Order: sequence, then structure tokens, then C-alpha cells
Amino acid sequence: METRELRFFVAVAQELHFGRAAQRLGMAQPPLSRAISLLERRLGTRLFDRDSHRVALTDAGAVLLAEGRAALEAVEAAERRTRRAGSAEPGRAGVVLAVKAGAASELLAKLLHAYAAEPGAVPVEVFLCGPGEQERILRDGRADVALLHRPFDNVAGFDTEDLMTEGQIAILPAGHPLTTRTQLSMADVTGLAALPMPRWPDRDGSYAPGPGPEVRDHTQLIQLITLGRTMMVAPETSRTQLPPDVVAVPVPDAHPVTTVIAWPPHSRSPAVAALVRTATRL
Amino acid sequence: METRELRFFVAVAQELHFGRAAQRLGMAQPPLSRAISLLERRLGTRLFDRDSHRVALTDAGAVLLAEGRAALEAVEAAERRTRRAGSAEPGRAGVVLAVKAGAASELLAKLLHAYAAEPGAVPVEVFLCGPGEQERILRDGRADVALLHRPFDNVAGFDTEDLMTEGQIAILPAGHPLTTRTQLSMADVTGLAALPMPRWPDRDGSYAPGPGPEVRDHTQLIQLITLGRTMMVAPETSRTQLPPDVVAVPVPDAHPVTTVIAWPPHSRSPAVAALVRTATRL
DNA sequence: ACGGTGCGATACCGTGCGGGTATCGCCGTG
DNA sequence: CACGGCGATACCCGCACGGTATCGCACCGT
Repeated sequence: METRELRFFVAVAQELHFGRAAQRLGMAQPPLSRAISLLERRLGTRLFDRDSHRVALTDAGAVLLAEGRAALEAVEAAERRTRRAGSAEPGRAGVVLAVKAGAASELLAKLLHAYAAEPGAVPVEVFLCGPGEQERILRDGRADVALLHRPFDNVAGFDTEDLMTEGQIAILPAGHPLTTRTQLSMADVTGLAALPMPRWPDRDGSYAPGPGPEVRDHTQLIQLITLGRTMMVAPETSRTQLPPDVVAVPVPDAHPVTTVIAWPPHSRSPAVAALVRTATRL
Repeated sequence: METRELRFFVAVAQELHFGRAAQRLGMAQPPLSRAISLLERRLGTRLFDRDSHRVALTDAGAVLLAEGRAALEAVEAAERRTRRAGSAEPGRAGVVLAVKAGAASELLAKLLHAYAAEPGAVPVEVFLCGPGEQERILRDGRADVALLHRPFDNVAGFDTEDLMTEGQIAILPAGHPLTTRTQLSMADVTGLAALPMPRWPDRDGSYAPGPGPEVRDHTQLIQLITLGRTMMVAPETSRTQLPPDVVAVPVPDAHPVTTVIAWPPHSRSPAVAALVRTATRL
């Protein structure tokens, strides 16, 4: 199976419409139809149930959609990582480390400092990204290694080492009634009609419906908290980056957050290995 | 990047010889040379350092070899799983479970029995394979889920759930001096010149050099033990399948063996999920 | 009931790319 | 120094892939 065919298939499977899929692929509809039915013939299986007015995935099609997406990502990751490895002087190829902007900054600083002192250390480019984006960045090859946060980030398919575990705190606007408490429970902070939790964008950039404000990054969120529009529950160490006009209150029963260092399991990079070794020794 | 190009590249990277690689690919050498240099141009990077008498991987080439192999495996897995999903009647697609022949037989029986009793259970095909082969079978899509044994099998890249942990026993020919002992240490059993550990085939079917006999499956191995030619260290539960003319002695300091159920992290199969759920509840 | 419309399938055509053969250029070797 | 082995280059050919035109079908509205 060629990646071209897989891309065709995935486009049709997403659109469930040959015409629109063809448009998205920048081609005409007939060759797309032909390519799909040729693929079906080669696989010995229908991938779509289609009459002239509806297109639906078969069971086999659903399998190919899940598996094929993963495969396409692997191919693209291979391409990106090769490009990156090639655009560096030989023997000194850097690594890209993906971290959530504003998270684990102290740990990150210690890690970078300790790693730089290692013999044979290589330049580390830090790729700052939005919440939950590290996973995608690491999967698609834009990064070689990442700091993720369980249980928020999905670490499936990566090798990981735990680095630290911490409790969470609620971050509230100054003067809010709850700020007088010395600690809160999750029941206290979820479902506050006056202070709904913010909504982060999905992978495709869209927002799920809900009462909270739509946010895109941390500064935006902090600003909305100071304005008394929302609140958040975050790991304890984020306390160090808060402005003076918000208040942090521990939430002992919130799920503890574990910061892990993650890398693709087939990584053969000595630099990634050294970075991981350094991280686990902190 | 197309999988065709990747296959070309991997062939050359393995052979480090354009002529032989072309032969293996069933094509002539010139188009292969052209394809590789076109790929290099598209990636903006040399993949091989080559003069007229030597071909060697560049750093970028090494990256592409590791990443590209994983990507090709993902594509082939997608293809196999789709074929399998398509060759079953709709809604009743079976699952393939890979297990090492002769291992965890009691656990396996309990699992199959318990799963069959679940509502919505689906036929489970058991794929019996040689030691360490499960990983490959699961990675390349011939199986959907597998029972693996840490620390022997490499579970990197899979999601896993631990099922059981057990100690190991040494399996010796009856009458051997060590069989009088009530327990042994690893130091006792490794490096016995008279009873060298057997050698299992590599993934490519070849054997590493060493003193032990070359074995291919369990019955062969057991027979060699009864003949007094070798011995083995195996999980405790394998005791139930031993013939009467061998002796098992506990080895408390051997690394404990954990049987895990493993599946590809992107699996969307409800049947696999149900099987895993059943397994963890045993 | 019937023409309209939207969509996938089919028919047919041109071209560019992938593969083949012949040959060159380079270098290590007896 | 002639030879042989190997990768690169030159050139040619066939076909597979993509485009346009059109068909067939099913669901509409009137």
C-alpha cells in the first residue's frame, strides 16, 4: 500500500463524500473514485458502503482509518526527523524537546542545565506548545522528546520515565469567597456557575460547547482569572508563575499530576537517551 | 514520501550496496540509484556517503532507517488488519491473540473461558508463536493483542496491563547434581560448562555464536534437557507442562517474570478492549 | 408522474514518471 | 597498467495516474 492511497482513503473517510475529498486533495473526483476502488480490490475488501447518495465506512474501513492514520503519522514523523537530522552539521545534530508553555519551568531549567553539563551534550531546542499539543508534536516528528503530564496527556505509544508527582491548586481571582479557605475539594470548584472552567481548543482548533470562556494560552487564561471570569486547577509548581492579583488554594483531592519525559519507542538517538538519563537523575 | 521510496531506501541501507539492494528489490540498479538521489533531493539531505567503492549511512540516513522501518511496519500492519477485518462477516470480526507456545497456558485457558462468557464476545483466534515472536506478530498486524513476558519481551510502543508476576525455576535433567538442592541462585546455573544454556534463533532466523545447543521450540528444548545436554530457567507456571524425567528447582534470585497483555495503542477495537478488561479481572 | 439535481461510476485520452538497457567515470587491485 | 567492480548518467519506452466528458441512479420539488 502506498502512502498516496492511504491519504486518499483517509480524506474520503473523513469527508464521507468523494467530491469534497477530491477537492481537498486538489484533484478531480473520478481518479479518486478509481483509486479507492482499486485499493478495495487490492485489499480484497469493501472500505465504504456507498450508493449514489450516502457514503459510510465499513468495519474494515474503520480499521483502516485508525491504523492508516497512525501509519501516515509514522511516515511523516520519519520524514520530519530525517530532514532535521540532515540540516545539522554531522555528529552534532540537536534534539527538539517539546514542553507545555509555562509548565514545569523549574524542572525544565534544572534539566537543561544538568544536561548541558554532560559530556557530549548536544544543543537542545525547546519547542513550547499549548496544553496537550506536545503529544502531537512528538508523534508527528517535530520533536524528539517531550515533557508530558499524566493523566492529562495521552502517553500511549511512547516510552516514558516518571520525573515528579505533585498535587494541584485552584487558581482564583483575588477577593473571591473561596480564597478565604485554606483548602478546597474538587466538589467546591467544579460547577461554579459564577466561575466556570475555561475551555481549551481541540486538536482541530474548535471548541467544545460549554459555559466557560474559550482560551488559547496561559496569559489569556491568567488575565481572565484576574478579571473574575474563570478559574483553573493546575499543578502546584505553576504557583511560581502567578501574578500577585490571583490566589492559589490547595485542592488535595484533585488527581495528582505526574510529569514524565516521553520519547518514541524506536528512537535510536544517543542524545535523547542522555537527556532521559539526566532527567531521571535530577 | 511514498512507501515505495522507503522500501528502496531500507533495502539499500541494509545491504549498503546498490547492486545487491536492486537485486533484492527485483529491479535494475540504475533506477534504484535515481530513486535514492531523488529522495535525497526531496528531503534536502544526503542519506548515504558513497564513492565508487563504499556506501555508508549518514546521520540523517541512520535516523531514516530507524524511523522508516517503524513507519513501514505501521503501514503493513494497517494493511494486514484491514484485510483481516474485511474477510469476516460484518459485526463479527474475530480477534487474533498472540501467545508464546507453551507459556501461561493456565492463564490463557482462564482468559479464553472468561472472555467467551462475556456478552458480545467474538471469536478469538490464538496465534501460537516461538519465544519473543509475539512482539513482531503484534507489531506487523498479524495479531491484535498478545500476551508478553517482561522483562524478556520488548513492550515499547504498546499499551499493556500487568496480569501476573511469578518467580523462575531451573529445569534440569533428572540426576544432575544440582537437582539435590532445594533452591539455586543464578550464579549456580549460568556458565555451567557441562550444561550450557540453549540458544534461540534471532528475528532473522540466525543463531548467535555460543556453546549451547541451537533450539527452535519447546519440545526440542525439553528433549535436550532430558538428554542431559542443556538446562533452562523458566517461569514457575511452566512446571505444569514438564515431563516426569526432568527436575525443577526454584531460583529465587532470578528476575521475576510478569505476564502482560499488550495491544497497539491506537487500537479502536471493542473486542480487544473487552478482552483486556476480562484479563485484568481474572 | 416527470424533469431537475447531486453524486458516484465509467469511458476515454494525454502525459509524466518509473523502470529498463547501454555506457561512462572512478578507484582499488593484481 | 589493464582489469574489474560499482555507482552515476544518458536515453528510451510503457503504463499508471490524473484530467474531461458523460452516464446511471436515486431522491427531490411541483
